Amino acid sequence: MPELPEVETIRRDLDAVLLEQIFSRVEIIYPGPVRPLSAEQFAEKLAGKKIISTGRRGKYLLLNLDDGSVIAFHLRMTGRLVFARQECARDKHTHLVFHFADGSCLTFSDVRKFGTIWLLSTGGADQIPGLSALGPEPLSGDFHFPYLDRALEKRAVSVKALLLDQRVVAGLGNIYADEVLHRACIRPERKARSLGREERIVLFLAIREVLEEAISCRGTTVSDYRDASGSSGMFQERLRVYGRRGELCSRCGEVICRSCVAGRGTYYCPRCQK
DNA sequence: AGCAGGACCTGATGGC
DNA sequence: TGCCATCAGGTCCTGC
Repeated sequence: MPELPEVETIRRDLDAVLLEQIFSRVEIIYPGPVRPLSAEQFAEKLAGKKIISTGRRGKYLLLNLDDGSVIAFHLRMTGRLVFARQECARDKHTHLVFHFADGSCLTFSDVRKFGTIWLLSTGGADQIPGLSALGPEPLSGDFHFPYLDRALEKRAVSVKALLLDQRVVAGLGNIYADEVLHRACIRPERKARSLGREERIVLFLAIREVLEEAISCRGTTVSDYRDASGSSGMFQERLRVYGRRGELCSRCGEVICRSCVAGRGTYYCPRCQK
């Protein structure tokens, strides 16, 4: 599942190859992901436009174009963006192929067809409810301890549900929420408001540490995620709890459990996560 | 308002 | 072997 570290990895890869690229043609195999225009209009509008910079907000990947418009991608669970210098590999799940003037191309594929692509006019981020409502970037200065401290206050939801709420902090998904809570020694089902001050501080630090480490490992590949050149990430080797039911906790040796919190499969250590 | 749960989608997996 | 049910999860939507 592409979460913040995976999207950031793709963004960095694409930044190295897409700047100054000019769209020559957009090939539409399946128009479902395109919003708000029809896929045909989307393709027409892009022709001749140049990519001037890349960006990311939470799990949204952004390509900024020379006329001020922006292409926003959300890969959801199984979306992929893969760049190729010449002929792009494609399969039955390839929905769009962006062709550039120099002969290179970018394919968008998505097994589950949940991924979405928007073309936004200048200042059009508010056309996407989820994007305009995003909370602070966890690795930016906007995300600081007093902010998280306030966000946890009075909230009756589980701390895991709070971490998954993109309005609170942008970019955490199921895998990193579990990893953050393990690092912070906090049970996922604990109510957010029940955390003591020390726990809140540790949680704040854990969010940044886990995300930074995962970015440095180029993300986590559990099954579907690939970077912009089609390669797997490496952070799956460093996961402490996610997907490790029945294995032993690396910190205390207890058997890792799986339960359901916030409607999601949730992995935790029943001994050292309090 | 805040919160919980279902819908969306398809491939992998497991039971019989 | 084949068929069917279940599960995976990010976001949006509905309803309590």
